[in-house]
Amino acid sequence: MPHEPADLDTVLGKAVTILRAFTVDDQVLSLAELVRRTGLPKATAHRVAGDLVTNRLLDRTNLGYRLSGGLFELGMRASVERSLLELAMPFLQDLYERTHETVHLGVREGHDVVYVAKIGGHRQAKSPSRPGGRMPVHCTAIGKILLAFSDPEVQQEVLSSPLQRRTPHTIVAPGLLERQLGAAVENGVAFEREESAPGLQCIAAPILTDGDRALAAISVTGPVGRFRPEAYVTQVRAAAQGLSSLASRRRSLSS
Amino acid sequence: MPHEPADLDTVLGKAVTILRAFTVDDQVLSLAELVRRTGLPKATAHRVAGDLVTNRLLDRTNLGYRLSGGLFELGMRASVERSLLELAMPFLQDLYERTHETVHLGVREGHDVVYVAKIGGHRQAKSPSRPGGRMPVHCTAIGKILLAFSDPEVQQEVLSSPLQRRTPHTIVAPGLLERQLGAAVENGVAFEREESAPGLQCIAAPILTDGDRALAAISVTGPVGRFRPEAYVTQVRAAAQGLSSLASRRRSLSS
DNA sequence: GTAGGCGTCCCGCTGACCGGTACGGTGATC
DNA sequence: GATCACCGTACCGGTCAGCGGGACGCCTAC
Repeated sequence: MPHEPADLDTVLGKAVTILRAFTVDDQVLSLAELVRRTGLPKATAHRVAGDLVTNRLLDRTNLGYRLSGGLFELGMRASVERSLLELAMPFLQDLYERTHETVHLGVREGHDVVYVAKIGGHRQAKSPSRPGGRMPVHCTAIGKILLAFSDPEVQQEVLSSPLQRRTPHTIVAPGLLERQLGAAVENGVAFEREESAPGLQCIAAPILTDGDRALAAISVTGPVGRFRPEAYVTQVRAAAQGLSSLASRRRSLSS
Repeated sequence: MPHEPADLDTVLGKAVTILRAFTVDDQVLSLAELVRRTGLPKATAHRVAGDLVTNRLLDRTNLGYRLSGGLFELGMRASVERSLLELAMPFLQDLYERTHETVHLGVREGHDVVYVAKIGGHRQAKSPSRPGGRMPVHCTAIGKILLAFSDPEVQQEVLSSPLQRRTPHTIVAPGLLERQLGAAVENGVAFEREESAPGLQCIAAPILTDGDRALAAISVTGPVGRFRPEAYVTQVRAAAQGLSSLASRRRSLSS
C-alpha cells in the first residue's frame, strides 16, 4: 500500500479507486469484489463502474468488469514511459539477442520498481515480474541500482523503513543494503541473487541523467545454474551507457 | 475521430476528455491547450486537471500537464492487452531475431488498429506506428488481416465508409480492398506496399480464436529495397499459428 | 424451503461541482 | 516602458449531478 488512498468524497476519487482495485493478475472483477476492495457502497460502485464503462475505461463482460483496451491505449501515451520504451527498445533487443535471457526495463516509483518492459524468449526464466507490475526496490537488482543513483533522502527513506523479506536471501539489514548501494555506485552495476524469488539471479545497470541520477534501469535475469550475472557486466553496462547518452541528448525533463 | 465524444456533463466525462486530449506525440500540454482541445471552460479544465493530478493520472510540470506514470501502470494492467503481450513476446522475439526487421503486435479497435507492441533494432525502418498508437485498418497489413478475419458487418462498415488516402498507394477503392480481404483469408496473410507511408512494406498474419476470428495480428515491416515481404510468409504465418494455438488454450474471452 | 450472495434499480436529499468573473505575472510588439 | 494578449490561478454563490440506503428478483447451496 505505497500511496495514500484516493479521496472517496469525489467522483474522480471513486473512479480511480475502482480502477486501482485491479492488480496485475486480475483478469476480471465482479461488482461484489470491487465493493469488497474499495469499500464503496454497492449502489455507488455499481453506478461509477457503469460510468467507467460508458467512458470506455472499463469493459463489461458476463463475468464482471475488466480494465479496457482504451485504458491501455491511454497508458501507453504517458510520455515518459513511452518515449523511454521507444528509445530503449533497440538496446533491450540487442541485449536479449546477445544473452537470450529475460531483459527488463524499469523505473522507480516510491519504494517500488515499476517494470516498463520485459522481453524474453520461450525459454525465459520464470520470474515474478510483469510489465506494468511492481516489485520492492530492495530485493531486485534493478531496484537496487535505481536506488543507488537516487537522491540521498529517498535512499534514507527506504533504508529506514522495514525491508520486507521475500526469500531466505532477501536483504533485510539496512546496513548491508547500504553497503551494496555503495558498491553499486562504484561499479555501475547491481546484482541480485535469489532475493526476490528463489532460483533467480539478476544484474542491472542505470540509465543516467546528466546529474548522475537514474532515470531508469535495465537488467538481465536468468536462472541459477546456467546463468552467471558477472558474465554480463560489460554488456549490460554498455547498453545502459549507450542508452544514457542517447536519452540525455533528447530532452524529457521531470517535475 | 473514431468515437462519440465523452459526456461533458459529467465529471468523469470531462476527466477522460482531458486525458484523451493527449495524442501519442504530445509530451506535455499547457492548460490553455487543453482548453482549446477539449472545449471546456478554462476554470473547469483547471479544476479537473488539478483533480487528475491529485489522483495521479496527470503529472504537473513547469511546462504544463502530462500523462503520468500511474496511468501507464494502470494501462498495462488491462488484462486483454497485457496477457496478449506476455504470451506473444517470445514469438515476436523469435520473429525479430530471424528477420531483424520491425515487428508489430496489434489489435483492432473500431476502424483502427491499435499497436500493442513494436519491437525493432537500431536499424529499424522508420515507420509512423507507435506503441499505443493507431492507424486506419485499410492502409496497413496488420489492419487488413484483422479486418479480413472480423465479423462481416464490421467489414461492411469499413468498406462502406470513406477510405482515407495516406499515400499515392493507399487503397481507397472499396472493391479492391474487398478483394484483398478475400485473398487474405485465402492465404492467411496480408500485405501492404507503401499504403500507409512511402518506402514501407509490410506482411501480417492473424492470431485466431477457435471461431476463426482475429484476436490480434502480428506483422513484419521493412523498407522498400532490402525488404521483400513475400520472403517472410512462412515465418510470419508460423509465428501467428503458434501464438493462436497457445492463446486458445488459455481462456480470456471477449464481451 | 430457506438462507445468503449476487446484480440491478428506485428516489429524495444535499454538498460537490460548476463556470462566469477577476486578478497577477510574463513575454511580445510598437 | 507602455500597451496588449495570453497565460495560470483563485473566488464564490447557485444548483443539479451524484449519492447511497434500501428494496427487489435472481440465482446456487445447503
